[in-house]
Amino acid sequence: MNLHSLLKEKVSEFISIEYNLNFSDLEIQSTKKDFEGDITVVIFPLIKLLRKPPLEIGSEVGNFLVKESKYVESFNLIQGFVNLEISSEFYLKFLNEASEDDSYGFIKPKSTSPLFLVEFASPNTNKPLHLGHIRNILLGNSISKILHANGKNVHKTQIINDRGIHICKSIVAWLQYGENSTPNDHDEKGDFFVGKYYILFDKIYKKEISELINSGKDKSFAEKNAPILLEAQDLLLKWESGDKEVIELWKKMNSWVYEGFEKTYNDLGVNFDSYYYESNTYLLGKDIISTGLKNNIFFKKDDNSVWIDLTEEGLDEKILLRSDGTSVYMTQDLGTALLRYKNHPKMNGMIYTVGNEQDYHFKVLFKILNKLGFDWSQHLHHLSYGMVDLPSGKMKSREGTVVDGDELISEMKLNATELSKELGKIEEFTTYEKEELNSTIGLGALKYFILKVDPKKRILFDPNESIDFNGNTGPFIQYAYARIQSLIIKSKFSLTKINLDFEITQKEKNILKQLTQFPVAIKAAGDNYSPALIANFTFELVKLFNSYYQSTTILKVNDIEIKNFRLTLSSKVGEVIKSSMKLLGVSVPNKM
RNA sequence: GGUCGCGUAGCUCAGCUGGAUAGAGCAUCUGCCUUCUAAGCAGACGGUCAGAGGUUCGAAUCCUCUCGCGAUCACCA
Repeated sequence: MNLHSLLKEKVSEFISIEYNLNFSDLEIQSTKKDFEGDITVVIFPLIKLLRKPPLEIGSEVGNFLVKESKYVESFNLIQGFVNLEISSEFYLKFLNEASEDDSYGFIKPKSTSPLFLVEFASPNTNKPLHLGHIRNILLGNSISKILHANGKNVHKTQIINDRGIHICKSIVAWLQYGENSTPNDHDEKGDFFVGKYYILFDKIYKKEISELINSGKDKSFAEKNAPILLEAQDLLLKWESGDKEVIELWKKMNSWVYEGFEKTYNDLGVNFDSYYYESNTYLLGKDIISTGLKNNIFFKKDDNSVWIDLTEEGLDEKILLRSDGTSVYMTQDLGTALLRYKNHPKMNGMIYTVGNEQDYHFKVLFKILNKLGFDWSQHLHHLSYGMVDLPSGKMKSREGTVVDGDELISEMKLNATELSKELGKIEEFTTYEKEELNSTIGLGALKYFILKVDPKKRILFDPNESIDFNGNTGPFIQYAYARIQSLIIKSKFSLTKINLDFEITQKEKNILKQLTQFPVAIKAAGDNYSPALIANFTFELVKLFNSYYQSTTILKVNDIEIKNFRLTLSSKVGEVIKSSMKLLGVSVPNKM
């Protein structure tokens, strides 16, 4: 039951009855704090239509609503704003109904509901995941959950860049300096192990360049002819020609990396339904090119390279096939998209979670798929997000100026551990419980920190300043949830329906008002692909609740009816907090 | 240079398709632990919404220009 749309209907009903006119573009909003009332109808847009002064229309609308809607008790009129007082009965009825609804706000997908593929993470296999990947993963994961909550079937997938010169670099360095060791020998995560050799490669490469330069060669010659680079290139050629030994080696090193990645995904509470590998897909897409050529969507230049002309769409010409007939990035992505469609014929659309540096690429990709006539191309979306920068500038893995994902995760857990020790509230917890809680809180802080900001905006992350646990943070919300849980445990009270004539306070009304907006928030988050909306919604709710909680005795009241109401309200707040944290992939503790 | 994005309090960010006196958190300062968990609550301080025009009853929000920051414009991925 959404009061806003209900009132909207009523007002347009009023206009059509009284003036015989159609008007749907009405503005309904929550009443600002400083004014009396709960919900406000803005009537400025009506002035022109009805040709009457605002005050006159306002009182007509107000009177009509009071008479016709049983939930509108009274109204006051300030300028062009009709502030409506909504009856307690409405909110109590809402609370009664919502308490019985375990999945309040969530729309359960059916097998016939639309299917969306969400692509995220999509790492390279030559180095560990860094903070940028973490943002990607958390965003993709959260938006998957949000789409699911909006009643869509969701399939989580990746495209893994597992081939190319960068992988060969790690392999060469390992062959030369790895002494046949494995991650297990060093008790290291596989992705770290391999990443180490990638960095080592770069070191040696630079050394060899300067040696060549010192022996009298010029710089560009040196850069192209350093022995270790030549070896990597040689390895790539062997890989492409299917050399058995090289392929085995490549498989072995990649498998180490995947093991490492899985561990990180696991730590983050993320999993995938399928994995696509570039080594399987990079040759795809050529068929599409020939179909497109036939249909004159693409054209061929004199040197045999294939292009698409998007100048009419305000974009450039874009190459799709090199003059030697090999495919480029775009060709692969076309191929992958089609492969996914083949694997999921019921697919209605795809969400690509990829950084904003590829905005242009995806614009072109979608345009091409559209021109090729796939109906699902209407529902392709590039979930573009800003980079995570450091105060020193961009993160660069080769230069070692990255915030490592795993390190950050364990650091967050450590900070949580120290803080909870300081607070001394969990001394009676078992070791296992302590670990569990510190991990929940540390990760909660990290996830919330990243998801609460608009995906479009870039994040400045200062490694020297640890992520906060106070204020608008994950732990703040987790804490509110934990308090509510202990409240419920202590009450030992079975909840019954609340009488509709029960008197509620303004604070209680405000909390209930916020609760009614939960489904709206989920929908908006899905439409905007922005988990930040959920985060901010929840923060508002918790603030309202904390203020109430602090000023109200919930357990120690004699009147059963009051106690019953307060507990019902609290537990519903708890449920909604839990639900919205679930949408962000943040878990909530029962006590902390 | 072309295209796209961003610019709101000292810092980090909200502000929905234009609506009332611009909102939080952090930091700083003041109160509140004998009272269901103080990872909390109540309050103070803090703003020329980058700048200039325009559209209108009304602009942080829409349009144009300028400035600043970033991304992108490869037969790289």
